[in-house]
Amino acid sequence: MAHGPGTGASLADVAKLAKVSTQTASRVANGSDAVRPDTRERVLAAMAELSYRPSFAARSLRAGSYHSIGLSMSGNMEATGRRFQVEGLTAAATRRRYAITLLQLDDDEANLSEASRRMASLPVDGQILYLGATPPDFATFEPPQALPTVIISTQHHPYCATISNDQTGCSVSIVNHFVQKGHREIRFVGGRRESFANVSRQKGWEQALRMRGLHVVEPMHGDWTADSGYEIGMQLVNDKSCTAIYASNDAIAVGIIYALRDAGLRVPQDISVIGVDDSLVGVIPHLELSSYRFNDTQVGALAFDLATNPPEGKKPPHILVPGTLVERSTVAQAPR
Amino acid sequence: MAHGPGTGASLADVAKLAKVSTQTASRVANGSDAVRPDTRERVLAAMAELSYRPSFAARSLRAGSYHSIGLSMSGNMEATGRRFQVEGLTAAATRRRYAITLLQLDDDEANLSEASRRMASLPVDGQILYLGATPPDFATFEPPQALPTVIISTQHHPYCATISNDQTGCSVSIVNHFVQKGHREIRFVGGRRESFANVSRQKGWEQALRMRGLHVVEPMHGDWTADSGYEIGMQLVNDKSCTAIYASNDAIAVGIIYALRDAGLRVPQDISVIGVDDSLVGVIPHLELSSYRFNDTQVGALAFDLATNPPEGKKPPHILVPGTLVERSTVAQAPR
DNA sequence: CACGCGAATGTTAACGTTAACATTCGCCGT
DNA sequence: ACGGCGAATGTTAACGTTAACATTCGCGTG
Repeated sequence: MAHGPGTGASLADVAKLAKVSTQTASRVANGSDAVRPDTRERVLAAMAELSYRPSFAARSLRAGSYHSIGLSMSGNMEATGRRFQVEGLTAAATRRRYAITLLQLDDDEANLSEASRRMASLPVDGQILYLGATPPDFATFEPPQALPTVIISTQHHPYCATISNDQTGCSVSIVNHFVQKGHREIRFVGGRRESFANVSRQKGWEQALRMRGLHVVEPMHGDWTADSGYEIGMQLVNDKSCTAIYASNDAIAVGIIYALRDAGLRVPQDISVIGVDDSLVGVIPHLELSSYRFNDTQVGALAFDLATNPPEGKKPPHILVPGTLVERSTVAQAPR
Repeated sequence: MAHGPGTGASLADVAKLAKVSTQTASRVANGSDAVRPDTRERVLAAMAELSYRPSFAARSLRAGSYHSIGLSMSGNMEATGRRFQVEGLTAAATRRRYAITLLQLDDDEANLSEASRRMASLPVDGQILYLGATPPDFATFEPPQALPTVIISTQHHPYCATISNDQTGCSVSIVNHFVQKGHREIRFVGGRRESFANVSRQKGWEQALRMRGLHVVEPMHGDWTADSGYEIGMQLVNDKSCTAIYASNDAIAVGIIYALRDAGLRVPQDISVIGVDDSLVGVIPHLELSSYRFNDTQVGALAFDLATNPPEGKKPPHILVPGTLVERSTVAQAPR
């Protein structure tokens, strides 16, 4: 069935049926109290009769705003944390009765300019760009001045507000935690080398160690899976001085722990291990993995705020949202 | 800064600056080829100068359609499979250059009528309702006739298209698989009793067993976690006749497997185990869990199709999307 | 009973765009 | 030079809503 113009009843139709002016019908539609109860009834009846649906287009044409924020994404929502950020965003939007307009970009058109161009013709009052890694035009992109724009990115941008999880803070917290427990030989086990998250975690780890004058050992890298962690764990068994391992995600941490235990070492008594993402709660029997949990919900919520209330200043803000270290049972005092 | 009416340049402004009519400006904006190249240049320059942004409101007011589908959700996107369904939906939308308008409902207003009422005043040509479990007004809900509506639900609805994963099919596939491998004593281990997914999986399992005249043993229930699975696994050790276990999710399956192994049984040689959701790939070292994987992406994509091309017939369709059984290494031929 | 006054309702215009139709322009052939 | 013709551009009206202003209604008062 058609949904073009002329389909569906307009306020004028309702008004005619109820024998009032369109303005009165409009007042009823908007819950104004300046309408006599019997008139209101007549109008409501007419609306029901015609199954009237207000025209968003006409309303926002008059109002000049949409009460909606755009979100451009590329890649999959599966990526760790992503769904929570989306959730934080929609939750914040809900609170303020905003809708979210979601635009998915194919990977081959996943750049900021294209996303922005597409979003500009949609009913949004602001936009959030959340593309994979670092889009090719990150440096050259200029946000449209008619549309407040926020990029979810760890890097900061000359003209555009940016926000993301604090990857460096993650490394710093973890190293601090280990140090507080008396550890001095703290290894890092990365995920895929090319991954941005991985790179910044490794950098943060190295910095934190150097700042304390601790020994930096060239890290090993897995592919984010538990099996790759297991292999690496088997090699770490020979690294006698190591007492603490910082794994770049939880699966690798789990793999390492299983390997160490299979080799006769005790976790955490002999070696402490910590993961990142806190993604495996309830999934591994009898294993309570200490992990660093990002505050993805907060990232989403703040992105929403930035998009709806763009800060006035000259320099665009660059916000890093800290997470929390969740202490469970895989970190202990360093052995003597 | 304001974004009300009067903010931002309109086609009229562009036209004035470029010394053409608004119609010509409109033609340029829409890429019509009936414009002389030099004129086009002038107009484009004016657009850039004024950082013109087309008014979605005005366009769709004329066009009478929005090229967008609404999605109402309540609860969290974290729930297994949900994000994939959303992803399938947005992917399908992308292919057809549709946007998705996302509306999150607070849990206390999560009913179909409220969702539909809110969505009706947003810029959408159709809506998909994806609320938790079974909303209170499921039976009484009448979809607005001005807005094609699809409900993601395992139950079917008298006036409204519905679609969901085929929970029964999941049980049937799993039982079939076990039977083919020669198993006859097939236990079911559920998650939380009240969960709808759990109930329908259990029902399907029982039906499938009865149809074959197989022995039905009252199932045990965990709370979806691996630890609860472990406990149950320890009890199942004493169930000498049992050779196959159908766990209602992967975490429980993993817990069971660990318990059985700790008790000296071999999986799959002595007992076969299968999970549901296929959610733990790469997460458990040296464990390749056979599992049933729902086709969530397809559910999302079909929901989109139903919303954009509502079928004409009298009876609304009720679509169950089958998944696939992923054979890995936790199911073997039944022991003699 | 006319007057006044606030409450209820009506009228007009405008938001920005584009389809449909109307006009003008530039150029070719004779 | 002139008619003719297609290409380029312009004019008008309409999409549905609501703010602002205008009018009418009903009722109590002097």
